Amino acid sequence: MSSGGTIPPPLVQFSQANSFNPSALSSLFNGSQGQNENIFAALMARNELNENKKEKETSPDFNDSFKQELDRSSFKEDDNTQNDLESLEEYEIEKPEGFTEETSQKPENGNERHSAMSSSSSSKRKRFHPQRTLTVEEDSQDDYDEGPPVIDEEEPQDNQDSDDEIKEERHSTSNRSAQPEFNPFNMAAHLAAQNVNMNKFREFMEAQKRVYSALGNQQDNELQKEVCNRLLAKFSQALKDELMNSVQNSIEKVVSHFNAAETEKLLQQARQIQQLRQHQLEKQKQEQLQQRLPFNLNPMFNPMNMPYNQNPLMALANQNLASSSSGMNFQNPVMTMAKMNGGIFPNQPTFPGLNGFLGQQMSRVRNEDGSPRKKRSKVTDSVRGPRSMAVRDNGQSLQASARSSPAANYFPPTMVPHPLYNNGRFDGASVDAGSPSSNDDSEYFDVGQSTTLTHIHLRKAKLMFFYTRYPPSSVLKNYFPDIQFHKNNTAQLVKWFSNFREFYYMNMEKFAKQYLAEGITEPEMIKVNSDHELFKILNVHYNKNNFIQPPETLPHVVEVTLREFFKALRDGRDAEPSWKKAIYKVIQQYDEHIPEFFKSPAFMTQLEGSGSA
DNA sequence: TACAGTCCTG
DNA sequence: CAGGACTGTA
Repeated sequence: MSSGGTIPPPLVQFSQANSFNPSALSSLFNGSQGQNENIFAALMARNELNENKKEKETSPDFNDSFKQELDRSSFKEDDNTQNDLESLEEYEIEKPEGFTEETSQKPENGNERHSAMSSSSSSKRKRFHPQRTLTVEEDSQDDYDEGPPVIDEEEPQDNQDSDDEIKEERHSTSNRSAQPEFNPFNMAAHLAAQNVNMNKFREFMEAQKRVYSALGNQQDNELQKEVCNRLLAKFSQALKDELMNSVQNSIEKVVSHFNAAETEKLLQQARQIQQLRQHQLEKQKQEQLQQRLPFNLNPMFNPMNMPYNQNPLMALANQNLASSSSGMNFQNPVMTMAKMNGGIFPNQPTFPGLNGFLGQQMSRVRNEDGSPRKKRSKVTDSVRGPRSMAVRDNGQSLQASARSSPAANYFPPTMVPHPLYNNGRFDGASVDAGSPSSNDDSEYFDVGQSTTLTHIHLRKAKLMFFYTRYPPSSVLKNYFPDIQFHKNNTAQLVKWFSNFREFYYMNMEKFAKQYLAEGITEPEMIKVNSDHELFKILNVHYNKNNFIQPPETLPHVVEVTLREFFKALRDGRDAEPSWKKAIYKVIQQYDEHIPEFFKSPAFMTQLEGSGSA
C-alpha cells in the first residue's frame, strides 16, 4: 500500500499526538451503564442534530467530498495494516474543511465514506482543519438523512452515532460505522487522553446518566425528552467549546512549533548563505587589493602569508621595458631629449619623514615560503605569486638535489646551520618542519633584526643602486641594519646588485647599439638627462613610483656608461672576450656615497607604505 | 683551492 | 630574481 501523498509535518505531529489506545478508552467507559450511556449518547446526538442542522447536513457532504478528494488525488489505500482507528481519527481531525468546501457534492452518499475511511490517513491529513468540531453523523446515513430533530433513544444505531458524536465533539473526531469493531468510546477516550478535559466529561456523563435514569422512571416521555434535550444541548455546547479550544490550542501549538522550527531552519540557512557570500566578497576584495596595491600590504599584517598576485605595475614596467627595448624606432637622442621637457618625477620624494619620525624598528616581514623549493623562488615571487614576500629565507641556495627533495625540512649539505636559521620566522620550511622558532618574536619585535630579505629590502636595494653600482658587502650590511646578515643572505644581497648591474648594462648596450645603428659616430653626441628614454626605463625599474628623486649625478653616470658601450661597440671591441670588464671598471669609478637616510627605519616604513610596487 | 664576478637560463 | 656553470684572480 502506498502511503499516499506527503504529509505536512504539522498535521503529522498532530495526528500522532492524537493516537491513542482504544482498549484504554473502553476501559474508561465500560461501566454497567452501557445501555444507558448509549441511549444518552443517542439523545445528545439527536439534540445536536436538531440544533445544528447545518452540521448534520454537512456530515454526509464531508464524507462524499472526502472520497472525491481521495479519488482526485488518486491516493491509494495504504493502510489496511494500519490501525483503522488511527486513520479514522486523523481523518476526523482533518476533515472539517471538507465540510465547508465540498458540501454541495453528493450530500447523501454515505457509502462512499466507507471507502474513504479505509484510505490512508496521511492523505487525509491534508484536509485537516481545526475549526471543524462535529463530523459525527457520517456513518449513519440512514439515521440522519431525515435531519428532523426527532430523537429515537431506542435505536441502537443511534446510540452508536451519538457516542461517536460526543467523542467527535470533544476532539473533533468521529467514529465510523463502517468499522464494526470500532468502539465510539475509544474515540472519546482517545480524545480525553489528549488535551481534552476528560474528567469533566466523565462527570458530566455520570450526571447525565443519573438524570436519564430518573427520567426513565417517569412516565412522561415528553418531559423526559425536554429535559434531556436541554441538558444535551448544554452539554454539547460546552463540549464543543472545550473541544474547539483544545483542538485549536493543539493546532496552534503544532503549527507554531513547526513554523518556529522551519523559520529557524530557514534563518540558519540564510545566515549561512550570507556568511558564505560575505566570505567570498571579502576574498574578492582582498584579491583585488592585492592586485592593485601589493606593496601597500604591510607584510606584518599578513600572518596568513596571503599570496600576492601579479603586480600590474610590474607588468607595466616590464611592458615599457619590452617596448622600449624592442622598439627599433629609437629616435635621435637629441630630438628625444628635446621632446622631453617634462620631469619624469612628478611626485617628489615621498619620504618626508626620513628623520625617522616613526623611529622604531621598521616592521619586518619574514614571510617565507621557505618550504624546500623545487624551483627557485624570487623576491618578486612574493609580489607576484603565492609565495611569501620574503626573499629566500636565509639564502641557502639549495642544490638541485636539495631543491627537488620533497622533505620539507631538508637542509642541503652546503647549508650552514646558522643559529638564526630558524629565525626565518614565517619561513615556510621552518613552519612545515616544525622547526623551533621560539626566539623569532623577540627578535622580530625587540631586536628588530631579521635574516630574511623582503621585497621592501629589494626595493631599497634598487634605490641604492642609483648611487652605487658596486657596493661592497660591508657597505650593504650597514645600510640594512634591520637584517642580521649571514653568509647566505649576504650572498643574496650581493646577487641582487649583480642582477641590477646586469639589467643596467644590458640596457646600456642596447641603447648604444641603437645609437650606432642611427649613424651616431661620436660619443659626445650622446646626451642623457632625466628625460632620456633609457633613463626612464631605469627609473621605472629601480625607482618604481618615483619613490625618491634620482641623484643628480645619475644621468651623467648613465651617459658615461652609454658612451663607453658606444665606443666599445663602435670600435668593435665587443668581439674581445670579457670586453665589458673595462667598462665596468670605469663605471665603478662613479659610485658615490649612499645617503644616510637609507639606513633609517622610517625609510623602510615609507617604502612599505608607498604602495605600488 | 677559494672567492668574486659574469654569463646563461628558467 | 635566482640557480648554476663558468672564468679570472690571488
